[in-house]
Parts: sequence; structure tokens; C-alpha cells
Amino acid sequence: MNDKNFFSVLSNSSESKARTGILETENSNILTPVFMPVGTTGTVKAVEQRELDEFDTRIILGNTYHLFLRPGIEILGNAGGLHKFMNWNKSILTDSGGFQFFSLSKLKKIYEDGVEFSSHLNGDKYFFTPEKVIDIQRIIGSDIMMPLDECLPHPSEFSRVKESIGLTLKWEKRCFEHYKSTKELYGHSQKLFSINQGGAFPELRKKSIEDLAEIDFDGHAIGGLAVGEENSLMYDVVDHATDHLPGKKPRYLMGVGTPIDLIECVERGIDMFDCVMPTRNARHGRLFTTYGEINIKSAKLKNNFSSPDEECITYTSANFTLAYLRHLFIANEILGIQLASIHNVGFYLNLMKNIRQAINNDTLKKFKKEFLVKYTSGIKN
RNA sequence: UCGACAGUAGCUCAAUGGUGGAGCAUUCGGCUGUUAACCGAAGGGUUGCAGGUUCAAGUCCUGCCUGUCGAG
Repeated sequence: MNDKNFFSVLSNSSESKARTGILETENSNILTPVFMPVGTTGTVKAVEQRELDEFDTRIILGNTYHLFLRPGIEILGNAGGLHKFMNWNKSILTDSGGFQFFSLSKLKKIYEDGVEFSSHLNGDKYFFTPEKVIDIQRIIGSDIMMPLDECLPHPSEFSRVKESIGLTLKWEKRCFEHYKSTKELYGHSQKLFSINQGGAFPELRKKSIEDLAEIDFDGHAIGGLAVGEENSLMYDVVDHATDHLPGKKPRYLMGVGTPIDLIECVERGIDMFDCVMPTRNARHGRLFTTYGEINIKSAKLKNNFSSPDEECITYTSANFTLAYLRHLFIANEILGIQLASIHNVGFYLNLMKNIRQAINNDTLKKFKKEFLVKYTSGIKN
């Protein structure tokens, strides 16, 4: 079941731990380092499937918790899985819902056996066990499944984190066993990653990684970061984590991050990222561009008829002006959100493409330097 | 022309005679495995004008101005 060709490293940077590779699922070949747009409920918010295709998106995220609540596993099963349901024939990675028990923490109660939670939609009570989380993801049919984990806030007490990584390990072992004893439902194989925790405590992070690495997961994720800690601390934890993660398996940093975070963490050996930032910020009127971030609603842009980004060509930047985008946001027009989302996702994917190219040419350090000069110049602001 | 009602922030409206507020709009921030087209902050007022009563008036009284409606 553990396909040896699932992940291959293609090139290594001589300047850092950065590397390129390829993830081969039955639905797509994914070049790494990769950024995976977040599509929690079966849609990358405000971006159509054909737009994702247009900038060559090979994998997106879904969320077990949210899809379980809506539309529910019965409908997803009847539809023949999420791919068919949403008409997406590339890859999907589903998060387990562990993060929702952190972000919706008031609605949950953690037990040894799993998590009891109340739906944020109507208060209905449910109980997720590690096995159930796998069962749901079997029905969703994601190419890569994530195990149930416990994500703690930062900062957390050493003893609390220590206890937590023990619980997470037990849950993930159960997920793995259930994964091995069940089968895919729709003819394409599904992979299962681990998620290590350990907060910002190096020894706990190391222990979590080593314990999980003993199990034959298809890849390893770093969880519990970007939850309020300083950026430099996050980079340190990532650096430390990748020193201990198996080199032959893909490394996935969950929930990260800003464009700068992506470069910093690629240098530290990360292969996969996901983050709501490009889509959420787009809906909130913030554009990511080569020359920094733009608040599209700013009064300064009223009469600015230039492209939001002449150097990163997307459908949006190639066809529309800042003044028009601003107008759409001020007028509360849906198209503004769509165009901003298209641009931001396009910007992220383009950035990753450039990063991969730089690693292949072994010029990542130079690329980073040049990127940062422009990105932090604030020319547009 | 007469009558009724109404004039408070850019807009729509609050405010027992007792420190004039809110929503929207404006401007500026913030969003990191999506409860998020969201959240936060700031700016913005001779309460239509002129008098009067009162310790104290957006509020009560008088006149004027403007608007809406009605009558003629």
C-alpha cells in the first residue's frame, strides 16, 4: 500500500535544506515545494475550478469537519466522493478537523478516545474518534488524508504539551491502523500523513517526530505552528523539525503562511504548504503582489489605472486596474472578491513555481534576496 | 394662502428638561491546517436660524427659514 514512488526528491539546494520533488497521486503529479489552496467546504472560496486549472493547480485542501457537517457524508457518498461532487479531477488533501477543535475550542471536549464537539452551525453534538476521521475521509475520497491530532495554542505549558503529544501519537497510531485495515472507495488510492506536535519545545517536537516516524506514514506534517508565536520562533521550530523528519518522505507545514514564510520554510526543508491567507485576505481586500501587499480599498488608488502587478500575470492583473478593483470592493461587488482571490492564489502558485525553478537552478538564495527587495519595497503603497 | 408634521454626523435615525449616541458611509489597521465578502480603531456636530423661559434647552415657548403632506 505504501507506494514507493509516491514521493521522489528531484533536486537539492546546495545552499539550504530546500529541495524539489514530485508527489504522485493517482489524480495528479504534484511538483514540490507546493502551495495547496484551501477549499474547506469543497470550494476554494470565490475561485472557480476552471480558474484553478488555468494556473495549473494540482492539489487543493478540503476539511473533514466542515464537509462532515455540510453537505454531510451521506451526500458525499452518494455523489461518489468529493472529486466528483465538486468536479475536481486533480488531487485533494483533507485536513482531519483537529485544527477546528482548536479554533472552535469552546465547542469541544477532548477525551482519551476522541473529541466530543458541538456543531458551530446548530449545536448538534458529535463524537470524532481517530477511526471515524479516517472513515469520513474514505467517503470524501481525498488523495491525502490527515489523522486526528490535538493542536494546542501558543504558549502552552511544557507538561500540557508533553501530555498532548502522547495523546496525538495514540490517535495517529489508531488512524494508521484503521487506514491499513480499510480500503479506498472510488478506485484511486489514498495516502495518510502524520502530524507532529510539540509546540515550541525542541525536545518534545523531536520526540513527537521520532515516535511518528516509526510508523510508515506516507508523509509528515508539522502542526501547531502559526498559532500566535513570533515568526522567528516558528522558523526555528521548522528548522529543528526538518532536521529530524525522514528525508525520503514529504514534509508538510500546516497552515503557513505569508509569501516570506513560504520562502523561509522552503529553505528549511518544507515541501508542502497550505494557508487561508491568499483567499481570506483577498475577500478582505488585500492583494499580494510582487511589490508587496496592497489594501485595495485605499483611497490612494481611486485614480490609479495601472495593473495591480505587472510582473505576476494573472487573469486579474493582466486585465484590470487598481482603480477598478477598488471600485468593485467599495461598491461591494462580488466580482471584486473573485478577481482578488484569483490574483492572490495565482500569486502564491506563481511564487512556488519560481521557488522550484530557483532550487532546480540552485539559485534560491539569490531568488530570495531579489524577491525580498521588491516585496518589502512598498512601491505600490 | 391656510393647516398638520418634520428639520440632530455625509445618509437613515436615537437621546424623562440634566455630559448629544447608533447603524451605514469615510479613513486607517489586522487576518497564517477558514465559525471570517470578517474583525478592530479613528475622524466626523455652534442639534435649520434668531430670540425667550429655566440653575440647566436637541427637548418647553415665540417668530422666521426649509421640506413633506393635506386643504383651498
